[in-house]
Amino acid sequence: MTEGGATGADSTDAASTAATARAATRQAQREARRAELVTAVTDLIRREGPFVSMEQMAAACGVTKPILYRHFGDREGLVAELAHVFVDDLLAMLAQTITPGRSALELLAATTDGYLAIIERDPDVYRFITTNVGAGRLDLMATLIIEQIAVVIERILAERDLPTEPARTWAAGLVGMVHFAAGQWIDDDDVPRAVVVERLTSLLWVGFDGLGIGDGPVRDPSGPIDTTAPNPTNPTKTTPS
Amino acid sequence: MTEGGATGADSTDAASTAATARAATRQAQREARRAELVTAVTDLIRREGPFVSMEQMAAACGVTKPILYRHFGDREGLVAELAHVFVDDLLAMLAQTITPGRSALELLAATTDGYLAIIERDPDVYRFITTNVGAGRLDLMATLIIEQIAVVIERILAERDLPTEPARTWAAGLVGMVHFAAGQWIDDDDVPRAVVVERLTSLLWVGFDGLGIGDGPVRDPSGPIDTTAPNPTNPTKTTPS
DNA sequence: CCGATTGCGTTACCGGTAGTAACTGTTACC
DNA sequence: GGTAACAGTTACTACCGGTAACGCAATCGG
Repeated sequence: MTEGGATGADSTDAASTAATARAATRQAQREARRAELVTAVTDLIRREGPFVSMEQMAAACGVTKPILYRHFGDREGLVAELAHVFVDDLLAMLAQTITPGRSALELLAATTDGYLAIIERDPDVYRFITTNVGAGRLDLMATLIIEQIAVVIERILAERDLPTEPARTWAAGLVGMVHFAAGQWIDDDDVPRAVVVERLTSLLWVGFDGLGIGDGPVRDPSGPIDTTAPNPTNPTKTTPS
Repeated sequence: MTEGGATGADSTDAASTAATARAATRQAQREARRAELVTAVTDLIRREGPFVSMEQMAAACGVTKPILYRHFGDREGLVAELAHVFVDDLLAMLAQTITPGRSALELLAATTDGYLAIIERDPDVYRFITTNVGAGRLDLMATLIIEQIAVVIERILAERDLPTEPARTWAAGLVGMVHFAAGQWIDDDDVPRAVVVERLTSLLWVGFDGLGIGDGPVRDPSGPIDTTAPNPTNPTKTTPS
């Protein structure tokens, strides 16, 4: 690809460098356009909720569908892009909240709070990302965040000469815990965010035992556990009261 | 059964009782058919995976779509039915595993293990239930299980004269934790189930502090946190290595 | 013993959605 | 000035969830 075969000797070189510069410009423009599309889609979701079709998104971008498909491949690619933006936001927020040298407890609390804060600020975008899940068991965003947290946990464990194998399990569990607690919180609970953060961090930090829910026999677990309703064929509302 | 004579004043009564008996029989048959359909769909999902269309399911039942819709209303109704079956299985397993008078820790461990055991046995059905989520933030199965667990936690808290408000948050967090840890486990991890159970229960029981991951400054959290790849447009596999 | 009702089952369709093929203008390079 | 590359469009396919309308048997009422 380096040969030119034109008239001058250095013309080929000059041409190729110019070409690569052009290519770089192209790529930059392309990425800028991508970012535009992403923000347009994000705004749409903010306005219209998490259940939007590709056509709606394209219209919100002022273009038609094939453009989106050229940029993102398929719907999952677009979701992945939004997931990355979301994770970047979270990390940026954490980076300016957490200063080096904080304790592990502060780290835990700040991370939980940041996670919940972003969900609270952009619940529909969050929902869009988490409900449009592809082939994996976990959505991409969860996977990304788990990865980050696993690294942190692993480092902490290593520093204390503890086995590091549980790190990934714990990271996944942590994210799932916050995720589900957030879902329950946004749907039902009317408590300020800080309360949820406090509940989760205290549970994670000192555990059930440390919270005073330690040992001692439980009355009869099979008693109040009763399958709720046997066959609610048409539960119009998913509120089992 | 008061037997009906031939022609008399009580013939209407006899007729009505006979009618109600007929109705009961009808309903029983209907429910039996429902159960058949549910098991047929379950088997299909076991064979073909969690991404099956209504038409596939109907075919697997030996009928066509409108039958399914008559029985379950819509897709969500079918999912709800499978969710109930799943929860029933879990509760049945727990009922014979947990005997009254066990400690809270044993309760926690047994519940976690039962949850993971069912997922391990029927991962595709589990996935079908959890990915076909309706309008709510959390899928129906999670909501059902959270409800159960919240009751148990609430009772334990009340017994120990502790405030009961955090019960629902903790229940949701617990379920999310197990759910996500299970997802990560099935996808990536190759450890036996008991190991995962042990990791989760120990974390939940004594917390990070009790595990020795207590206080002490963390080196520099902003260091290894780095957004992973900036723009992996087409990540074929979700394995960020 | 005959007619009406009821319920299971079917075919054939609708609206909508993800994704694609093929064409068109415009712009920037040689 | 010709041409290659790129943004953008129209028009389409295939499929899926869901429904309307009809056929067929059994069962109930007299």
